Amino acid sequence: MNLKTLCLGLLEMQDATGYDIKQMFEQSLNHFHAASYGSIYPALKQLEQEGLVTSRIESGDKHPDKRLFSLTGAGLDDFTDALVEAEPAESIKSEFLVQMFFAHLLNSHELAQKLEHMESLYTRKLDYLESLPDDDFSAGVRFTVEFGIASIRAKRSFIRNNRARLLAEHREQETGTVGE
Amino acid sequence: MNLKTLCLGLLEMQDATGYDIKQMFEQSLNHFHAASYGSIYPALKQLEQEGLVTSRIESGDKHPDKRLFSLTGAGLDDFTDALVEAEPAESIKSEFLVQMFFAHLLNSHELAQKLEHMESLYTRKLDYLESLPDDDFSAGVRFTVEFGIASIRAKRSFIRNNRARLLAEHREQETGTVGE
DNA sequence: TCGAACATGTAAAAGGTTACATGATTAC
DNA sequence: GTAATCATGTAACCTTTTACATGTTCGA
Repeated sequence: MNLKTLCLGLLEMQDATGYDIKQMFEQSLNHFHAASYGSIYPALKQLEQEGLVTSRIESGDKHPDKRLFSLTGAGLDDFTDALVEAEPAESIKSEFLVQMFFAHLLNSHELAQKLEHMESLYTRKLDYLESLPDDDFSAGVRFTVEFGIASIRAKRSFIRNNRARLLAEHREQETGTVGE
Repeated sequence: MNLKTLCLGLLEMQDATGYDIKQMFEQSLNHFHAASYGSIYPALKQLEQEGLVTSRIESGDKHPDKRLFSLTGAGLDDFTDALVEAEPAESIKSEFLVQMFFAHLLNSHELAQKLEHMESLYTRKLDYLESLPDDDFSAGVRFTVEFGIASIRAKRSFIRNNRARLLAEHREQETGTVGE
């Protein structure tokens, strides 16, 4: 599912600006999808040309003008189709696991650092997800938040429980041919 | 980290053809990175032009000719640098969680189907990871395999433990405005 | 006064997927 | 005989990122 389609979905929840949509990607969607301004604004523009969304300018007194987008009926149909049609999947790109996979090319210090970095990254994400209020959300959104919490917790726990062992095994395998 | 860089790493482990590299992506790397032939072959070609890998043709009696790639010294340096320099991160694109996020646009049957589909997808991935032998791997590779097992198990458990609740809440919120 | 937040957008480049094209061998 | 596996590659397209460009307001 591409960004254009995703934008339709977000606009089904409420009218929004490109900026708002970026916020949503950094907040509730953060643990399972990303998007940058450079893709969001062009996406909205195209969607409007296709008649799947409409926009109007809203002038705040103090703030810059906003272009507020709304979903059209055709847009909702399009999104619903895409949602039903897509087969559930998940793709992961993990720089962290690449680094672990090739741990033998890192020295002990670097390896320890990567592990710590990732643990604290997970902690930050968890803190955010756990701070979200349970109430204002639909059942589906709550599911995604709790799914995120469960999966990130599991990953952080794995790091905590296996770091010492990995580091010990790594030191054993350090032959002096690599690193300092 | 892009595909070209990743190929260098895989060639550090052993000489390989484009086909072999594709296999690795479908096997041990499957749970944290993907790549298609259409990106692998051009990547290897470019790496050879840059002097980071070399290749030789190997003629099997029965099988088609293979182009076996080897890592050069410069290639190893390049990869090691990239590995150390990159900051550990992880990005996820989950069609499944998008579907859950917008569960209110699905009917109960579709929702149940998506959940079941994802559960069985996780089961397949787990079966594969759990079938891998523990021994032949370096500490780092073992870490990534076990990390994958732990995180997929957590996600599958979450689905199993929360499916009934989600479905119940979903039925309650079904107002008749959407779906059948 | 200085940085963060609000707000929109473009252009070039990077990176990758999909589909196509080809063909032998092996296992069922 | 037919599907799967082995094996390599190209071309067109799609999508997204990065970097740039601009300007206001608010809080510390």
